[in-house]
Amino acid sequence: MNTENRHNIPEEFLRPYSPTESEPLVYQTWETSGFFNPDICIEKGVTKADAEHFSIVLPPPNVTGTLHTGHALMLVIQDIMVRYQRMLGKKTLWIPGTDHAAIATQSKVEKLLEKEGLKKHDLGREAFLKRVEQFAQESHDTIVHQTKKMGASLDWSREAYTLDDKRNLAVRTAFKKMYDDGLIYRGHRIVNWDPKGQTTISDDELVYQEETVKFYYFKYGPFTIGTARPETKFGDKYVVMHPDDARYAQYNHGDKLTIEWINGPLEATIIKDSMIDMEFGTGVMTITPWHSKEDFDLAEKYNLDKEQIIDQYGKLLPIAGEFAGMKIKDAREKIVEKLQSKGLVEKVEENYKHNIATAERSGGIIEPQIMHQWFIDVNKPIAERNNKSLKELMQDAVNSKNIEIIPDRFEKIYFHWINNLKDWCISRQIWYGHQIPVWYKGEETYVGIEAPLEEGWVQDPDTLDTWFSSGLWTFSTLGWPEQTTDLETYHPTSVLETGHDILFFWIARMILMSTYVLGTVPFKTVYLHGMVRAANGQKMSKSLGNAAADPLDIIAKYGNDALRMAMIIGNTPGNDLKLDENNIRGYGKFGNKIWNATRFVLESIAQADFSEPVELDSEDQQSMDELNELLKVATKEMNEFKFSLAGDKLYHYFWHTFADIIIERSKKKITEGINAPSAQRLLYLQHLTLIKALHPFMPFVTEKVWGLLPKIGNETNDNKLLIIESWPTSA
RNA sequence: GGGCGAUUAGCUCAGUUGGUAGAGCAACUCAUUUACACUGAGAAGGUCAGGGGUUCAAGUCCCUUAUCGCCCACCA
Repeated sequence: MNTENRHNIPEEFLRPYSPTESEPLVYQTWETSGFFNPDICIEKGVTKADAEHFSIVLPPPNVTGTLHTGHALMLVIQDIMVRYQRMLGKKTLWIPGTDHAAIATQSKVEKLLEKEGLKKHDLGREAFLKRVEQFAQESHDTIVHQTKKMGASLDWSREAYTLDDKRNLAVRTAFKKMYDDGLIYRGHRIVNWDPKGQTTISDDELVYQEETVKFYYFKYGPFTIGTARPETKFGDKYVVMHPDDARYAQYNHGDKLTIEWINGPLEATIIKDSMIDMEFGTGVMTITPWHSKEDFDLAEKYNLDKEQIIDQYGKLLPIAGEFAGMKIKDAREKIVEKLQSKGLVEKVEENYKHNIATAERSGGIIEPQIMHQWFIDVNKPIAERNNKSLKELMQDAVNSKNIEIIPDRFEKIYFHWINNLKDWCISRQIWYGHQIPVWYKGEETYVGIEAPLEEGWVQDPDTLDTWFSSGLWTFSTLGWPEQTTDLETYHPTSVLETGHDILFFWIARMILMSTYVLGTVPFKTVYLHGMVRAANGQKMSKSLGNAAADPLDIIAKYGNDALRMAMIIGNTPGNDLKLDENNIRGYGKFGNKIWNATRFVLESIAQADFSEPVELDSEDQQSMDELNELLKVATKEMNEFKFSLAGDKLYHYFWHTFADIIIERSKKKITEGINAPSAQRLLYLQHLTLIKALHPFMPFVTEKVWGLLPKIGNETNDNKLLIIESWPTSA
């Protein structure tokens, strides 16, 4: 090319592509264009008002700090879906938001206070909540900043928070409806009590840890019982054995006998039940219904007495006699000593391994307790829903194929979880969250969306499990309980994309809430991604010193487009992704490749005259056909959520066919004047098409390049942004 | 105890309804004021964890074993 042509080429092409320079400016252009908002797309004639819709609600990150590479992966996959669908001309909505995360956020702030030597009770509920809100606000701002850096084309005008006023109204409305339908009840039931966090938690928030302890065999009357927890045994007055156990055939269900126990004689009652495993230990056990779920169930079955042994702080109650007031851990050995002195210890096994339940957030050791709490009944038939229970509604949604889970192996896991589902304890004794919309006055209870007007009512101090409000997310973000246009237009949402680790916590609960409250599924497709790990397979974390823990560091180094490609190519749903910095660097080079190919195309066509139709010669036509064929396949793959395959194809075509073959061929044709107009037109067409098709994957560099392309004939839309161009199904 | 996933080139991973294996990075040879060295051309590298089966044909489907990882579960 001669120097005259160079004047037509923007000067910045003389330097390598700089993602760090371009990306913030490009994002700003998108944001000010308003095209993240489907209403504006319709207003400006980009999208047809009656177009099909495509909607995703962003899994709201917890306001507990900053985003990590796992969030980055989620943003990348969703942004690809959203950009693709927007280019298909659909009314495309992606709603951002953050999650107050109740326990997680509160315990984070409590830990910060601890460093200042303060406890939440020193501040009081109001001041403490202020503190949490301040922390949440700061986290929110960081998260939003990071999200924008990652190029997410979210409609920020619709941003929501799980604890803002609108979502609070949704929560109160849903609670009231469930209460009126008899699905929410308050009852004395066994719950997971966290003595450290001083709150109940759900089964899903338990983390089991293996512990090696001593296992004791005690003489209990004529029987020998085994236990790892002597400190719970004070009130054990039921002794259980299998009805078919020949060793104990002489005893009948209901027989009573007096036995000598820790603090003196006790009247024990024989219970025969097949829950007992005859093979385990001596085949006999005593039960502690107040502090064990299984024992509780048995006690319910036979209407047995239940006695509390341990209080909510983990201390022994007066029933323990001389041990009352002691902490469990301190009491254990002393109790064994006493039993020893009474000759009731038969043997002690060392190194007994068992799992203890701990609280996910506080780390406290869970002590099951019978408490007065609020529950959601998952088995009660619901008249409004054909007498199906919540459990059945959840099963039907997936069984009926109204919801498809990708990869489908998670469907099995989903059903297994539902089959084992028990009533959901939704009340939490923490301050940060949606306060339960129930008021008490003496013996009276009032449940309402608004507080009762009369004097003297006191609201329940407990708050709701954070997943209660998250469960409403697909429709609370669209304005429910108001019957908004958004709700009508965008619900059920198209896709729910998230990590497979919150299948139970969140996805199942959204299905529960939506099928119950609205009678529709919350989304049609669930796409589950895997966990992001460092190249060596370690979990990403700052404490482990993995270089790539902060996505913004990667972006600063290689650009967002490179990170996106590294996260998409070679990644498959449900499987873990080991993020390799070499990989990211490699795709960073691709950005520059696109940049330089653009420069070459611009230089090559600078003198071309496209005002008259140009016929492609047979060789060039064949190249065009090949590209069209590739696009056909890539489009199919995009529709099937196979982004890895589609992205890989486009990447390779651009580099190894367009750049290596077509560009090289065109050099010869143009300089030697062999069908030069055909070569120029092919360059132009292929480049244009590939830039469009690559846009969902590498939005920044493609948008940047698009802005520098000249307007030729009717091939480009005058200065329109690439983000709202049409996806090139065929060129 | 039950269930699931992984095992493919030195490393990290793809492989779309079965049709004699691919990418990135690394390593090798050559080219070099070229749109691009963030380059090009070429070569090399795999008995697809082991064993068995179905099939004209298996990385792909079935059975089984091993190793690693994950999830679920009340064994007192």
